[in-house]
Amino acid sequence: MPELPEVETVANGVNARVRARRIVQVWTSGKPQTFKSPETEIAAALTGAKIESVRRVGKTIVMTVARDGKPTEFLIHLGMTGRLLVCTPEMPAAPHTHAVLTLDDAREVRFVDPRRFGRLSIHHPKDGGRVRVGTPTSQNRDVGHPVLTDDRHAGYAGPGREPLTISVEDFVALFRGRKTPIKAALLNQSLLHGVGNIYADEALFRAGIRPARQAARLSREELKKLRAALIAVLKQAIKLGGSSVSDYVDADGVRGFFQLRHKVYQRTGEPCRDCGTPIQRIELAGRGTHFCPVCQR
DNA sequence: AGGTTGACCTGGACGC
DNA sequence: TGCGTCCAGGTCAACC
Repeated sequence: MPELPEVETVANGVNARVRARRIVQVWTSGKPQTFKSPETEIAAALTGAKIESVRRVGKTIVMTVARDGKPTEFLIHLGMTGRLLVCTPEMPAAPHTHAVLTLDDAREVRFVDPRRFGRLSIHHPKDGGRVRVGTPTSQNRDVGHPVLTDDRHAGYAGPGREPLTISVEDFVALFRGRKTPIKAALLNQSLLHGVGNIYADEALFRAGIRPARQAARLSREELKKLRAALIAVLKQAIKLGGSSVSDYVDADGVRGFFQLRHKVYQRTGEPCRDCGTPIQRIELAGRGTHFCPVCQR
């Protein structure tokens, strides 16, 4: 299931393969649930447009296209089982293909999503400079697109903050007065972008914090540790191409490797890699939640 | 308003 | 073998 590292991997992979290409044809499946914008609007906005960049904002893939100098954003949310693949035309179409963008070199960008939790939509960026564009850093220089320094201004992104760039002060402030379990707060996209079930469990293990603890009752030191653990686990996962636990694959259909480093996620009953105690599973915020009863307090 | 729960989906795993 | 049941979870709407 795609979370921040998986979406980042897919977005960077697609960006490297299709940037500066022109879209010559758009096909959509007609499955209404998949399309948040009308399919006719998506086809009209993309046909004939040039792909400027593909990047990640939260768990959303943002493809910026331009026609007649006017930018439009194609938003792709992978949901649970969505894939965005760059294919040659002779590759057979996978079942549950919902959109195909044919490029000017005959290659195709295909959106495949068996469970149909994914969503496609068109966003027209507001003019007036509400989106602040930052300078490339060592981390994103290779990506080849401008960097949003504050994604809260991106319009579609919602109020949540980017976990990779949030300061200690802001991170601590997010959970002030929150009576909900810390795990539920980590999953709340209006607080933090991009954290899903896998990386919430893994970050809490690495920080030594029980998922059921009330967010507001965590000390400043614990939250500081949690922020560092979250950033570390997300960065390591990005490096390894994400976690392939469901049917997640990158832009070339290649699986990630971070699932081999999972310490608690879907390891119920298996020994903790640090202390040997069997990993426990409970349900929290309607999600399977995995933790070590000894290492996490 | 913050917090919680269920619906949306389908493939795969499991039990009988 | 085959059928039925359950489970996975990102997000949103509805409810408390």
